[in-house]
Amino acid sequence: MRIATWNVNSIRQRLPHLLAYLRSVEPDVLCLQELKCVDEAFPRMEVEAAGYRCIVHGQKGFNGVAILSRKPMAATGSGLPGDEADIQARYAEAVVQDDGGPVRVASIYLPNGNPPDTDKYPYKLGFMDRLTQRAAELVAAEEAVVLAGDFNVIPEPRDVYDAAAWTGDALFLPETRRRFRTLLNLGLTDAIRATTDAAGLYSFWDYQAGAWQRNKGIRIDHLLLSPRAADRLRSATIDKGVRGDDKPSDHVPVRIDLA
DNA sequence: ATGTCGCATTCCATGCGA
Repeated sequence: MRIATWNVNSIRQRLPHLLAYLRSVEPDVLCLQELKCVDEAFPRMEVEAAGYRCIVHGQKGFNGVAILSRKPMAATGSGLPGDEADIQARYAEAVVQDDGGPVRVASIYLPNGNPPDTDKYPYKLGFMDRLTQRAAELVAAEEAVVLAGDFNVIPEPRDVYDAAAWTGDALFLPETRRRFRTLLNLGLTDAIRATTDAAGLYSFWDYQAGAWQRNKGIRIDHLLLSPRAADRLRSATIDKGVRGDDKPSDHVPVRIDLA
């Protein structure tokens, strides 16, 4: 079973890229972030014509997440529990049926949090606390769970081209990374880190200042696996090449194969 | 290089978010 995640930075701008990815990589499940459109504007017909069911949690202008699946899928909730006042569309969850057993998949667009001296940063930390609470429930249920998405977290110095340049950024602050470790300490496995210790594996390159050409990237898109899912992990891959396409997203897909 | 995108609106120019 192949599960991928991709922050597309506007689904309407990236529809040709998305359809090409579905054709060439053939993921069973694809989690999308930053749709930047309302539900009604999501290109559902085109995606269904490619063979995928869609769960869409959109929002006008910003945010927005979706889960696409070519296997049977049941929605289990949109919006991250724990804060009734949070109206930002950053979380969708579903259970996908697979021959290897059902897998619960979440598509996550974790808040950026910059600048850290504004209320954006405590919102990010609160979101991470709520995500940890939700993940704890799912791990306790001993399900196969894959938390996939743009976490806006650089876990370690080896995940950034120049750690010093990111000191003080909300993606790399100690409090951010501490909470990410708390999440992992529930027993979750970072799929890429289960397969390689290599430095310099990135999933995002800024549009500005020739970041792609200079390989000034960061690794912030992750797939975190519960023990039941980690036991089925066969490989993890970053589809770096699409960053070189015409009119690309600033993020590339990351994917895993599960038995 | 403060270097790019994509969205929205007071709409063809600017502010915001990233």
